[in-house]
Amino acid sequence: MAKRISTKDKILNAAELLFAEHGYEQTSLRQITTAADVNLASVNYHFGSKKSLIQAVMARYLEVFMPALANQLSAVQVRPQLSTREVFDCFREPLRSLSQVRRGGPTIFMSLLGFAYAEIQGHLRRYILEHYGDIVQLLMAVLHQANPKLSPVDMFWRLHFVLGATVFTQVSGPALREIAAADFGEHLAADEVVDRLIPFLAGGVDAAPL
Amino acid sequence: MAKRISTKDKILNAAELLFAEHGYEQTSLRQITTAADVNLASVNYHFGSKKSLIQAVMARYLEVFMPALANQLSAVQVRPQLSTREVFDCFREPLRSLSQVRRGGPTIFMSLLGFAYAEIQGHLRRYILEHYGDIVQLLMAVLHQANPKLSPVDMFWRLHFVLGATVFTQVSGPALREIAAADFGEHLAADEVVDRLIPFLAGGVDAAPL
DNA sequence: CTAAATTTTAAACATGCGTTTTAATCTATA
DNA sequence: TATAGATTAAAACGCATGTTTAAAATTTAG
Repeated sequence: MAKRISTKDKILNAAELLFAEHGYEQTSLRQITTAADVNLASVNYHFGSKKSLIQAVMARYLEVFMPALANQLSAVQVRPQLSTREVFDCFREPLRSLSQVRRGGPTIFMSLLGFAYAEIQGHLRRYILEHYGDIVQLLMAVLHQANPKLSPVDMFWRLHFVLGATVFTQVSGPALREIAAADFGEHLAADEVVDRLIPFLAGGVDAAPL
Repeated sequence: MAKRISTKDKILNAAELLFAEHGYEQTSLRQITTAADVNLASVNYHFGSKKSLIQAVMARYLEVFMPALANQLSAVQVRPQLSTREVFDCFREPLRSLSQVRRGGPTIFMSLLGFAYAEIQGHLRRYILEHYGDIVQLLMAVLHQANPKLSPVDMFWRLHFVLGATVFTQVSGPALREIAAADFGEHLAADEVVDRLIPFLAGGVDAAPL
């Protein structure tokens, strides 16, 4: 009774797992099509190129994540007093909602985001600004509202420091969790790393500039 | 009167520039040997493999940076009251001292470090721990001294958040500086980005854990 | 049911990579 | 200067990649 999965979706499902684990450049079309149990040429037939496949993989998550984030930010925007911490907490629910896309979706998305920023720097930023520019601006506005003393330039840089710490944590996450488990006996799930990350980020953004 | 530059050094000089700009995987031996005006086979003759070349490039900087950092940390260690900020400031002079290695050395080193961590995660960490493990431990000790309330696990994670923000900033640095210049009219040098980064990092490390 | 369109398949293509080989050339020493 | 050793040079090797081709199979429509 299970509905037949289209070749296109089989490719997307296999690709996002491999991309999230090994990155984009390190994942070959042959790995993907083998894992998807699909012919090699079908990637180019359905998506045109590897680059387009990468975009399609990211798009499937951004379509869910971005509107959910916009909702959270809008809801929080009306609050009279707003802390940086509260703004970052806006990311939690949209991230969790990615479980709808697939089991383990939140972790997969974070890894994809990390690799996307690390490997294809310009492209993703351009894509996000093009498709979700208004949401990015909303985020900037809310962050400024929470931290009015910070100049726009300072906020710009700190937002990217935040992104850097987040992205790096995700990309190096598995290795670091392993080390932490070995050295401190505490084995953390990916979500718990985020729990430790958010106070750090909020503290950084709230720091006095200079 | 200029002393003849050895093939080995010509390769190192060309390689570190290309690595710093495009990363390791994205830089081919042919690009390097062409830029160095040297035969393709000479890389394998002098270094054995591309991986060994990468290591040699990093080693040349670490040999200068790490002892200088150790000096700074030792000097600061004796202070009765020590702030996180002061610990991070320990990185400034060793970083600047890399100008000795070559003009623009500080920026090159930071980029190399960024790509090294982003692309060959495990290897660099292993190399540093193996060759400079004592200095890493000194850093941990001094950081703990500055922030005794933080548990070792928390410190471990925050140190890697710091690394992430730093590394990412360096890898994406050129693109971000360009955007900042276009959007805010402020063109920052790479060093000035570090000036903005350090307060952020200190604020993050000093944040109350939850 | 048949014809047209879509999709799948296997094979080859073109390219770029790190590395190896083998011979030529340079360099230092006796 | 003659010779042994170190270095450079050109070419090719073996392999993996993304992509294209052209025929076969399947699905869709009339």
